[in-house]
Amino acid sequence: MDVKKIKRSEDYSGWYNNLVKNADLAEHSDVKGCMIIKPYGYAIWEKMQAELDRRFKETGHQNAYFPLFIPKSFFSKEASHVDGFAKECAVVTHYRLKNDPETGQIVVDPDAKLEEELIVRPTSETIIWSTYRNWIQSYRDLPILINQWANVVRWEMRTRLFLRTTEFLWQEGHTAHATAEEAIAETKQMLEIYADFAEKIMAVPVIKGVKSANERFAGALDTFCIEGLMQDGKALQMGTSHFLGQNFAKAFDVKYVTRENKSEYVWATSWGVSTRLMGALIMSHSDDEGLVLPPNLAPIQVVIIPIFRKEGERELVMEKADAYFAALKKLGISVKVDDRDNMTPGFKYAEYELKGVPVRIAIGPRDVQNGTIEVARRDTKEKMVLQAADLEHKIPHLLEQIQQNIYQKALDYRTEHIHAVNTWDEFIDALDNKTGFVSSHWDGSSETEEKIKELSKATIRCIPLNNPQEDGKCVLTGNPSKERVLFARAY
RNA sequence: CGGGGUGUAGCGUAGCCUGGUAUCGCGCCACAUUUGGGAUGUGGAGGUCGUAGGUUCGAAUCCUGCCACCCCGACCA
Repeated sequence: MDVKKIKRSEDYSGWYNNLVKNADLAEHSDVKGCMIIKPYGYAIWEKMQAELDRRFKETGHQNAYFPLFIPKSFFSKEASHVDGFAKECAVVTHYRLKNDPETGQIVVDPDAKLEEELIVRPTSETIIWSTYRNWIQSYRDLPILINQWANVVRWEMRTRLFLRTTEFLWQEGHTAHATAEEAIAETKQMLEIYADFAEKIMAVPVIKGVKSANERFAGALDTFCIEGLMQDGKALQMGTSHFLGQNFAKAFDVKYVTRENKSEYVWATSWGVSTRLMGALIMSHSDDEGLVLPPNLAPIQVVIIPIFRKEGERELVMEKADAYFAALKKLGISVKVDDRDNMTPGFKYAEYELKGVPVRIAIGPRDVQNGTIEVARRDTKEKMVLQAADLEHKIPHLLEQIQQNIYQKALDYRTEHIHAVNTWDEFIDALDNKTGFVSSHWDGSSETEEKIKELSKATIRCIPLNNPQEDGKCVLTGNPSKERVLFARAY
């Protein structure tokens, strides 16, 4: 495998792109800005989906599916929503092609123009709230707790595999509630689920917070988010949960009758995470050897590599390999025996390191004789010789350790990269030289936030939840401030 | 969309300035020897040189348009 090697420390985005391709996660398609998620990458996404889906269902949500197309007029019903998305919508104007008799080419049939254009969904609030109108009459119909797994399209100017693609996969939850309190509780509950998933499953520490007005979702009263910190010191928004107030209920005239027989608008939330999480996963743990996957998401958790020279050895070794395979599989571990005989063990080691398989077990004739196995962990590259008899209790434990270790490593990195600053010089110095989050006072105005963005390219990632209150002065204007917020340069 | 760069076999590339039908490595196929950290030998297959035009006896090479990707901006829940 003669792949181009790009060092993480020298060219982070080159390294990232290279890794996505070399580890067989995804590739560019023939369509501008759109990617093909390859089987190995999709397997990781499926594991993410399964974990999230289980958590959604445990908290009472059901899956449903709404159309890909949204009538154009729906978008204009909620003013800030259309402002937020208008510039990046794909529009369907015709429904038929025909053969041009003059050129012999396939052309759009001008006679097949749609009365009303259809928008390819960039998000589904409008079509869903238009539907909820018919579903909700009484307080007895509430809450409605629905999630959909879908693809959406946002016509971004510049794309990057997984992080920002024109079409991407995601889930979007859309809930309807009788009271604001209940909707807010839902918004926060989903934020907690995202944070828990990111930390426990992805092993990516996140900061929970609320967005400033500038960064808020188009149509929301409050946007909560989880923010991760990537290895190059840039922040990545990994998930959002919005309290939509009654904006969409009013726009789509969704009312319910209370127990007291009064008519009220419904309260709404929406929340989502996307295939961008794949980007977060890659950029949180991986190194120059390739991907590093947390055991909880690795499609292959343990790979067994048999080593043999002669035919007689092959049988002996394979017999053990198969036995270990069966033993681990019985424990619910995802395990694979790589018995390809046209490549050397060294080649396979490198390949599974590239693919981020957490644990590698090698068995050769020597091991068979000694009753041992050679175990290598991907995260530390540490190798050890274990008694084969210990396999069944040591390997599950090792997988847990690896999961813990890569989380801790990412957490340590983040802790080292949150810099509290009090002056503008310190602010710029932290961004340029230390990288990561900058915790500083801000006077709370959108104008100041804009100005800071202009001067430093940093945006407010969030105002952390349970943020300690302290008096201070805005790092730019010197105006009084009650709390610090987190700034960073972000993806 | 602006500035810069790139596009040659599955991958990575040489050739381009100075036009004459494409180089090398990896991978692939066959056989043999191999296999405890990216094996070796021998033989073989694989190319509309991103794309569409133009100049020319002749274009990967020169000219023009277009497309895609990368980097920096602008843009971006």
